[in-house]
Amino acid sequence: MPQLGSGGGDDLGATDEMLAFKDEGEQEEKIPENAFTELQDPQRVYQEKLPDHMDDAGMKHQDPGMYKGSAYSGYPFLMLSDPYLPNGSMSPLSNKVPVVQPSHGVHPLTPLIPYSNEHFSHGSHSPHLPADINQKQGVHRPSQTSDIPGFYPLPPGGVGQITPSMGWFTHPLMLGSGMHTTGIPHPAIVPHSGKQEMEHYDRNMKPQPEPKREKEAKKPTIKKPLNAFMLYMKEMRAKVIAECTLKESAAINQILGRRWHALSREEQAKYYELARKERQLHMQLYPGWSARDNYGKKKRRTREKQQDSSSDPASPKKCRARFGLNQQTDWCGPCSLLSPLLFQLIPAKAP
DNA sequence: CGCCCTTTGAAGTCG
DNA sequence: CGACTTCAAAGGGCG
Repeated sequence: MPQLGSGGGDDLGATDEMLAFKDEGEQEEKIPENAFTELQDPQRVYQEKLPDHMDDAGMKHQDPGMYKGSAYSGYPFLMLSDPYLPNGSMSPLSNKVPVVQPSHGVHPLTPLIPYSNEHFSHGSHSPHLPADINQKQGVHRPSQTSDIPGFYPLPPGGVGQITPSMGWFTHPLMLGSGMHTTGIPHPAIVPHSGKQEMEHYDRNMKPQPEPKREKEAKKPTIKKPLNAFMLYMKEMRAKVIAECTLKESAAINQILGRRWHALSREEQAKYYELARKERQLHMQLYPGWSARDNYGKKKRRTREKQQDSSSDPASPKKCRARFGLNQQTDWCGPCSLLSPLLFQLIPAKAP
């Protein structure tokens, strides 16, 4: 469920205000002028959001009739067909991308596909949804659609029992190194150490030292399903790059973050819904998988950072605590503006 | 070569 | 249960 309960939903406004404030203060300078001009109007942001939208997007709420005949109805079929097939949306374009994913706009697990206007717009045009995306990705969309709820209610037994039409799915434990049982690399499965291991699948199929290859084959990494914002980023990144002539992802992501907030609730809801389906499919594909499985990669590094900041009396964390500010949403002026020494001179908020 | 940066959201962990 | 942490993507930058 999108985090509108704690920081979203009705709270979103407050959070967003803080973000907007933060944006104006801390982040603008990093974004090139041409990229930022379009984002100058914080007032226009956040106004359209409705407090109830999150229920629609969340996992808890699933109204069987909700998307009937709507934009989303074809999704499961999409998931089951082309994305993993040679003629499907698996992009041959990206040799560089470590994950076996198309590099532009489409998350193979998702066939973002559904991002076609037809799927999303209720007939209206959405500027964020390139009309040619399906064609570009070679995504096949069936003429007949089925509703999600009929497809997704998870059978207790897991993947093997999903439905006859999902029969080609197999338990993830049977999958080796990103290979689906069909022999097709699966986007969510990545050789453990990422980029380099994808060499196993390159066109030359360079032989790897046997022990290493064997070892890694036993430890494929199943990636987290993408959340709504990640899906949005994937789709819009290329557009932003084209518009802003930017390439640096950090700057682009800042822009995308602002644009995300500028989206109407309806537009965001599309991505929340897709993300929800993404998670559901992921759950079906990898019943036993947990995000915890991928924990630890950056853990040590982050902890070291924290230790550094914990020794810093003016760390944002401590600062917020000291002044009774919310750790997640409140911008911390004192620690941002003052030196550690000066910071210490400020009396803490009375308990 | 590999980590950092930067964004939001989901999910995990911890007190 | 709330607060906090980690990881998803991306690719230029940088040590």
